[in-house]
Amino acid sequence: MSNSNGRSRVTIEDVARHAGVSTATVSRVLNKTNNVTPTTAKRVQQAVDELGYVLHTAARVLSNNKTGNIGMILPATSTPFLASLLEGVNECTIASGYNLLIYATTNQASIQGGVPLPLNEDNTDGLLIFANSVDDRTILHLHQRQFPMVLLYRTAPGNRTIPCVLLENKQGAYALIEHLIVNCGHRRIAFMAGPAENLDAYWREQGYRQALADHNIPFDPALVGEGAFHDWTAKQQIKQWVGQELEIDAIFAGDDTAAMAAIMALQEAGKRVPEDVAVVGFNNDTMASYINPPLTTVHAPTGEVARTAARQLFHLIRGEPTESKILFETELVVRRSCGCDLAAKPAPEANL
Amino acid sequence: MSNSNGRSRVTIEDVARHAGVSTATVSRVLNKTNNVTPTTAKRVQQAVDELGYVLHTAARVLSNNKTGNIGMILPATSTPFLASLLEGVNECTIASGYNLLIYATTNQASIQGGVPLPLNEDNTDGLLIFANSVDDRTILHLHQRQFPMVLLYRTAPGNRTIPCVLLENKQGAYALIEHLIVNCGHRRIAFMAGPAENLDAYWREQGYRQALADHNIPFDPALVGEGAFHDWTAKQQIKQWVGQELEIDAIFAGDDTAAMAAIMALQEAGKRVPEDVAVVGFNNDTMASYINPPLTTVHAPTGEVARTAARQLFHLIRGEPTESKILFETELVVRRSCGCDLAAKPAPEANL
DNA sequence: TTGTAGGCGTTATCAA
DNA sequence: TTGATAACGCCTACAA
Repeated sequence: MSNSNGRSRVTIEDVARHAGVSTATVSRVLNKTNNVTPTTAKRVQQAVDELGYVLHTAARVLSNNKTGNIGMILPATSTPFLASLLEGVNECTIASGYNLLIYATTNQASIQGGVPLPLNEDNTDGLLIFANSVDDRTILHLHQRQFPMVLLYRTAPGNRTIPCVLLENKQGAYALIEHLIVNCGHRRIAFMAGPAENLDAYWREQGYRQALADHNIPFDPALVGEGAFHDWTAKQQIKQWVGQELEIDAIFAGDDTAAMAAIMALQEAGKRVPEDVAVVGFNNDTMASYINPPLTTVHAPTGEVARTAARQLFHLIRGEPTESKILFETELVVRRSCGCDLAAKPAPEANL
Repeated sequence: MSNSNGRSRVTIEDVARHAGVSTATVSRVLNKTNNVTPTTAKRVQQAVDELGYVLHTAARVLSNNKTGNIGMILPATSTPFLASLLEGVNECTIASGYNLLIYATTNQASIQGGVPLPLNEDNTDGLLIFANSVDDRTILHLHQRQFPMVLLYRTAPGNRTIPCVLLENKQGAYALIEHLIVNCGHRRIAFMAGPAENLDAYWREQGYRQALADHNIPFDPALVGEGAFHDWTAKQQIKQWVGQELEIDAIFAGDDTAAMAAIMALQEAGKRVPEDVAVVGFNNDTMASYINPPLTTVHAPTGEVARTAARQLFHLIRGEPTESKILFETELVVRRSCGCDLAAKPAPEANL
């Protein structure tokens, strides 16, 4: 026990005593917040090292409300997509001299009856909130306390002005489906829906429906299944469709994770992709070009979304102005899984 | 502003006033720590809800040293392996009524000059430390303060008794290489080393060398490259080997992440796996059986490791006895990427 | 069963 | 440039 009071922790007071200065001075040295003679500073630093003093974060927060951390809340599923997202955020966080703390929820996280989110204003200076990983009430509560937050892939509840960064989903999905119809000649196109209440999922479905409608293909509820942006779920859905011997030309899996799982499940079931069934995804994850067949998908600038969101958060924390809504474009990426290179060239009469 | 003091936060004192009781009573209700009349309890709970009171975690920690969180520190690379690990930990954490906070380091994390790890005794009740994501000095410091910690895939520094959970790497790697030699007929077997100072990587290499030695295959330094348990690194290494036109029968990639990346890189370079080069991994990640060709590897019970480590940590936190070292067996899993089904049956003379 | 009051370790304000 | 001291919000003896 290297301190002098009865307790076990080395406090700022121990350091002060050891260095023959006041706690205020120690604090100033630690935080480089004020002018301190180099001599005293050195003495203090030495005392810190000798005693093995470590700042008590909670105490600082209590007096200060500064933690040097930002937090990110996301669902506890691990996909390449979320990995890219985290990578982007982490990169930006480090560059800003902050630390990134992550809390992965199984359901929607919320503040309840006085019990706070595990990541909150007491241990972070701001929060990045992914899609619907935190419920509206909690977001509202935090916002009302003016806690810095940036929303990813969702808009603010209750029409509040909380910065959010979003994807152009509908347009991307539309282009994708149109490609399937026009360039690949598919008509019976199935859709695997994303998680319920997921905004991206909703708009991708809208894009899908719109494209069908614009090309006079009737919407068939039997062709809508569940992918949930999740490999296991997607596989189950494929098994079900295969079991039903449903006639399907192509599958829009909702995202790349589901698409890759779908391809595997299809291949396991003895189907060829894209010869028997085409499969397309959304996101353009790193793996998308490596699998067999390479995946036709819609490019979403995930890393850019992440970095942008993080940057917005740091602006917010520093009290600088922010944009309340940032929308990222998406773009069709044609590879082999859609089967368009198998398709007959557009029939001549189409050009008449 | 819904409280009565000048500040912006609703405190326990506000709740107390609102409910017409003392702060102590409110605290007792919040923590279910003592007998409180149901009537008062109800009144307090109502006040909490009406005022939108949320516990100030930092304040509680300061007075209490209890957070309800555990932390996990790991490297900021996202692999299926780490994903499985996190999944196991998270599962166990939730079951125990705790929350899991994650800090992903880019290098080794450490306490320096009074600045604590972002995850520490002030915001967690215990820490799970992956391999060498935290430096020895810091671990020692925490341990000396008797902070609950469990080490994954590494042993305790300085011969301290910190619980750790480990893998039987050498034996697994040995079995794998022996299979390559004896059953697949490979002789020029390359090895992609894992991250420096990684214990798993070290022992896998020992298993590799031992197996070669026991089968009279001279160790060739030219056949040792870098995989780093990392896809990009593995791809680079493959490119280099392919460029050198090195003669290689088989590659032990160090882990499955590197093995899958290696297979992709090989295929991109026009090599057939396993016909031209066999590739094997280590871990038996979920994807291992899905890729093409299915991966021969060594099964490591990653989820079990994770759950065990988490359980140990909770024992530690509750002051219950723990085992200081838990070692998990590994087991060879033969699939197609090793090419043993292509190999001639063992030559008759081998059986003489 | 409930209330009072002291302490947890840090920072910030004010004075010196 | 430095020091004394009052917060910060909560918990827990101890007392009632």
